[in-house]
Amino acid sequence: MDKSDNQNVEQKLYEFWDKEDLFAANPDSDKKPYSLLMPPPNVNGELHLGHAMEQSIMDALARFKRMQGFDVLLLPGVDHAGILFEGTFNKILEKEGLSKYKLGREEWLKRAWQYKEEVYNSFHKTWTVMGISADWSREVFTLDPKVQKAVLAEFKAFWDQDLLYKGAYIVQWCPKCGTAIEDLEMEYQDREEKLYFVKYQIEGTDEYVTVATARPETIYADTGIATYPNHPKFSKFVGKNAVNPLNGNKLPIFEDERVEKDFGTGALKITPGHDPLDYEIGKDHNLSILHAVDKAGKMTDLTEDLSGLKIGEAREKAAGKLETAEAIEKVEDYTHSVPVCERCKTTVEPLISEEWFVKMKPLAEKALKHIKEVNFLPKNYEKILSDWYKEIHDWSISRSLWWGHQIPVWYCQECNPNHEVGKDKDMVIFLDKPKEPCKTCKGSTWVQDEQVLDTWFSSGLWPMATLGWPEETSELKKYYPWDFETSAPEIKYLWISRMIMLGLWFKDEIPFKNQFFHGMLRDLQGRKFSKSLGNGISPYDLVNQWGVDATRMALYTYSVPGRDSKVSRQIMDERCKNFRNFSTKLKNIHRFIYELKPEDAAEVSDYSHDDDTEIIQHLNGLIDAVTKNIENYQLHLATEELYDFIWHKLADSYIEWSKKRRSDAQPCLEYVFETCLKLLHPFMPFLTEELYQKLPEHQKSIILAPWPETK
RNA sequence: GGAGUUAUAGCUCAGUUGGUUAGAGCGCUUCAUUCACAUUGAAGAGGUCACUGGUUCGAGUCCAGUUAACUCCACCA
Repeated sequence: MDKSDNQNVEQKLYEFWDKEDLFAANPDSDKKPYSLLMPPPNVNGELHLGHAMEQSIMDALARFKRMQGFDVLLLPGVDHAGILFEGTFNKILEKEGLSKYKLGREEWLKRAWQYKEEVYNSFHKTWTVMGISADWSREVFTLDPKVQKAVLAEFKAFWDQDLLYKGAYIVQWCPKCGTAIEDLEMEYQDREEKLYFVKYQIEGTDEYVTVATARPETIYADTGIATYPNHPKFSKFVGKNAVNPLNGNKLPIFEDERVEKDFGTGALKITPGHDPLDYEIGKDHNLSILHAVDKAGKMTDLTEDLSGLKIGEAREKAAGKLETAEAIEKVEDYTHSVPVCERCKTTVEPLISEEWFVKMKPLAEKALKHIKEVNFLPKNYEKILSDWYKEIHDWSISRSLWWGHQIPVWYCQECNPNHEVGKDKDMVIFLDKPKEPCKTCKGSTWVQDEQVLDTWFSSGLWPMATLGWPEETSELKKYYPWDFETSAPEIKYLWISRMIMLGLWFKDEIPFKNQFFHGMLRDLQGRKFSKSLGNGISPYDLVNQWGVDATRMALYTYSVPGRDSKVSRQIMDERCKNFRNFSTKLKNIHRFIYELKPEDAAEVSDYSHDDDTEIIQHLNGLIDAVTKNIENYQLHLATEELYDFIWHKLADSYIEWSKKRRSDAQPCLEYVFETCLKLLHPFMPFLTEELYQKLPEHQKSIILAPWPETK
């Protein structure tokens, strides 16, 4: 049989399972529920090896629990991945000479949904190929009306509970993506830059205060100078004004303990419009806010002849001007890390922008109280998340994007043209455009808030929204909280922590009982797989070359909770090849037992021969070990036990012994083999089903076979 | 700056609550070959379990420290 035949067989088996509805959960059944929530992959690019591992883990558990007689719900879905999708999609448009602004919101969204369908189809292909036994009738996309309803309920509840506010704050702004991003969406790059020591003359004197800055172009937006308390050189200037060397503005000099004594000169120029710390200090000292850089990353009119320049250029020119004005004391080489946008690697600009926020403290406190109810694997994530909850800060939830849940707030354009927000202001939280006129001015021009919600604002509801919350559905009653959830550790704060907080807040119950953090697959240098590095390994290639079952088995060897693994294509090939050989071994065992069955084979046996006793004793040990290891989510141990037993104990030893008493051993051979197929099914679904259906007596599908018990 | 993880055979990794000669796969060496299976079988070489100290009758496993690598968080005037 060549590869394509194999794939044919697998495809047919999958279609058979699907047609027979063997993956469907049934809320009305009397069986005990076991629910697994698939982490929705981002609708962006293709599924990689990490996804394949993650989904193989969930699928093994689902298949295991089904055979144990549970009503299993393995619920699949896809995340719209706001900023990530929009970035990717805009890049595609760029190649066609288009842009979101050329297309306009409506047309852009139309095309975005088309592209989403393409990605969606490729996801489905991968899931089918991998044999994922999810209940497809319940699949959810995070922009579905179902989720939209949940998001609306969430937003409205936060508003009613006074946890939501909107205002101008300093945010981390990505000029390329054109949106505010969260701290969690930034990363840092080391850059070699210059540190300029700039002299600010004290008004009416020849004296000056020196300040170190890496961003001289923002000097235009300075509105004060702060020194640390009791500065030996500068404290005598406190209360006086310094003169801005670039535009002559008067800058009050004051003390603030947030200025560090040993950094720079001990004095800090305060630029509230372009630095988070300065913003805080400025606010406390009532400084005004000026803008030298706009949201496109260009210099504003405030910077006079630098206006319109990009930041890099402006920096050099500003430095030149300072030089000319003899305001530079010295320049040092300076290596520091610069925040960049995680998605597009553009330098992030702290800017003032109008954004929505959620007050997180009460949610975090509740999460902290109940986090012990979640069983984390590995255990120490309970502490890691607890520490994060203890230092929670407000959640900036608005994004200036088009791809996402548009903020469900409507403003009366006539009496509230600036879209102000407050209990007294006219705004409406409704999914649809309000039909009735504005209460205040009777106007009827309603405008919806232009921004969309942070992706995690909807993903955080995933455990509930997928089951129909805020409706009290029978699904929600039966399957919440989820028995099992898994994810990569890198989204523990972005996603896992939010699901816990939101689940507790809205449902008063933790969202999942077991949270499994699988390790990250990395390249041999320990780097993450990424498109830009081009070091990814396609699960497709492995499946094509070695078969699904072999690829899945290889992945289980890396499914140790919390352990990262270094792999290369070569290493994966070796591993897969090994399990491909194992598949062949299994087929040959089947051939030996059934196709070459002697005509005088015994029908029954009392298993009293020493060889039989021994193999059955080992088999009992295997059943216990595999069951226990799956129940403890130690899939790497379960598969290792199976491999060792089948290859070495069954094939190399027992079958060899049995040749001396072939006919007599037949019943025992059959019993042991059939048991192995069942034990192996969660991991190698296709081959086990194929061989199972060739057994003389069998159920419609191995999926319906009961999980083996010891004899 | 804070936190976490890792260090075991040439390579990639296991090693459950501390308990006899430390395991797997690949790779390597030698041998077998009309045997269900060469996508095979048998035998073998290869490790002072990073280092130092401690607890213990007993430590790869627990504790402290050192070194190295990685990850996350915070910050960087």
